[in-house]
Amino acid sequence: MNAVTIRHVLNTIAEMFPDARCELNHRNPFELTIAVLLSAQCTDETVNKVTATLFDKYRTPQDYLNVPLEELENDIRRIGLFRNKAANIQKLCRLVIDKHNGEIPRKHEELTELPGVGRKTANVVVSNAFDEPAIAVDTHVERVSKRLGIAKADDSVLEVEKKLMRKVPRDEWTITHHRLIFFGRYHCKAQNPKCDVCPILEHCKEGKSRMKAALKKRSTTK
DNA sequence: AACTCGGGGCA
DNA sequence: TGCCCAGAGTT
Repeated sequence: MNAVTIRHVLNTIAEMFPDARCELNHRNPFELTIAVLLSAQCTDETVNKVTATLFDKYRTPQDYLNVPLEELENDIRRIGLFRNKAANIQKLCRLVIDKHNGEIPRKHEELTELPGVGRKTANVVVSNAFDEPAIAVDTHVERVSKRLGIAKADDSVLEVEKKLMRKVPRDEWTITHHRLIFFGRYHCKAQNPKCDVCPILEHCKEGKSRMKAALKKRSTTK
């Protein structure tokens, strides 16, 4: 896909989701980091239900260390992978207090040293809390990029990120990340993507083949 | 590269 | 019921 086509595709997606943004509830970098860590493999909606009360009880890194692990587990029990996440949160808080003076670090390398914080989480934190341009590649961004042909099907997550960064102006990385996520979550879904009403179908290799397959199936079953 | 963690959402 | 999901860590 050439540069002009990518520009057109991204502009169209931008028109489809003009309000795309981070949907996690948070008031500061620390709360955002906790929220993103909790969001692995579950929706932001679920995370927000939990953090709505969680962030009243736990306001500082020390607050998370002042309770037994079992209590923290119980407080986030409605979220998947809660045992891993609870343990990671306490280790993370210990590290933030001991090595970073109680503040979430701003540097990407320091963020990924925190337990439970990988490349994707770190990118979300630097872009949403510290205004540093980043494209966090989650399942939505990866799937959409590969379907559209911006990345290849067998590209690693890191390769997808590199290609997006190369093909999108730096000052649009963060907003593009959010737009691709909305596009993937509400339109170009993993199951039953809305190819039949997709405004960029003509630029989508997988979408066109999907439509062709659907058409063939309809004619044979008739 | 494959596996595990895991409750919630959705068909 | 069964399947997948705004991932990260380990093997």
